Amino acid sequence: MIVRVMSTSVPTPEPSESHRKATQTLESTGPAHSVGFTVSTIGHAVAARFGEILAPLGLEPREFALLRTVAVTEGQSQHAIGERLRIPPSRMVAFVDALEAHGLLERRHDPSDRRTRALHLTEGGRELLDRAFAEAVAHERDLCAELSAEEREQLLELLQRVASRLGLPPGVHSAIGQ
Amino acid sequence: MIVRVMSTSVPTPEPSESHRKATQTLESTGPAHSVGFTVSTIGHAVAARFGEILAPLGLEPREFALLRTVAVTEGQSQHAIGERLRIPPSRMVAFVDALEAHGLLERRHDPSDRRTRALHLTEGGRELLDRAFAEAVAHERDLCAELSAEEREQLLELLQRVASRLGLPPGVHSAIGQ
DNA sequence: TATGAATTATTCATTGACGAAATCATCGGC
DNA sequence: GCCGATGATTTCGTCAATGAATAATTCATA
Repeated sequence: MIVRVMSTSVPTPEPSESHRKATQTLESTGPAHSVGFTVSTIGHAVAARFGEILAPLGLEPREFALLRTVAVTEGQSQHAIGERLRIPPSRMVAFVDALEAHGLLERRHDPSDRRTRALHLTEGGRELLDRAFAEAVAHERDLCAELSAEEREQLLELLQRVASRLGLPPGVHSAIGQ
Repeated sequence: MIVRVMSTSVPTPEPSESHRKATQTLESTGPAHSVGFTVSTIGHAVAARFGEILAPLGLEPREFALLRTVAVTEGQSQHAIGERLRIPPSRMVAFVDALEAHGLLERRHDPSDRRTRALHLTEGGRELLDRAFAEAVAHERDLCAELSAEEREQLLELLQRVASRLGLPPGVHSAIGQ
């Protein structure tokens, strides 16, 4: 499939043996045999589907992430949470505005530092987060339907080794700040 | 970490046993133990890094994909290639404009149907694609640096089983049309 | 305690991407 | 030759992201 690309156009300085081999692998098998390609396509599709799953709840994936973070760090300042999720301040405003408008969380004035707004879940926010969390668990189970428990663990372990090459901060989704 | 979220807020109707177990898994281990979360974070990070790798060549990932597709289907109409990559017509125009402006491909009139524009790589386009392809291969090797050949194959196989749950068209990146 | 620098949240203007619909040229059937 | 269909392009409205300015408050320190 890609053979033609490479075979017709590999430039005159001949590549190293290992390079040639790796290239040939991709040549003969197409993008489906690239870990980078596969993981990024699947990752995008997973995120898209999760977005569809969350849509009926009126949540976007990143709002879910924000809500979840507020839940586990109850009372932190807007700034601190933005820092943690790598969301710039001016965008935090809009996100929190939206969630507050839907009655899911609230800004509270901190008496000791009246510049900051401490974020707290409302009862409704907690309930919605629970429902969304249940959806996420169901989604996870669906994704892994064709894997045994051991295979799932193994997949996670292999993915972690790929992740280690990318220097990803644990627990924070890389897409949330962009 | 997430324990508090669920333990404080799981609503009174108690969930099923299997639900409880799956939920507890995510609770106790955090998002890092979710295949969905992990694969989408890594996928995003991989795509972002690939973008950085391609940037010095003046290419974006989706332009790389477009160029590659033109290379393997040389002479196809703009419409056909857009269909294949699920890129709507009005966006194809802009993409092809940009690549044509950089002298990487050219529109040719088809004498038998003068509505269509057949896309062809230029010499420069072919050379740049080769260089980009070499970068992609190097990127792939870097990502898999901590995997043996067998582990890499196994990772791909496990990912394919996840992909099968998503109904992904083979060989086309799911992000390209959005 | 007064002053200025730093911090937090917010607003505003700009930019750019995206998609939908209108437009233009051309083809094929009748 | 006419008309609907098709491919390519243009135009335009919408929306999100970005970064710079603004306002309120705190902190350091003289």
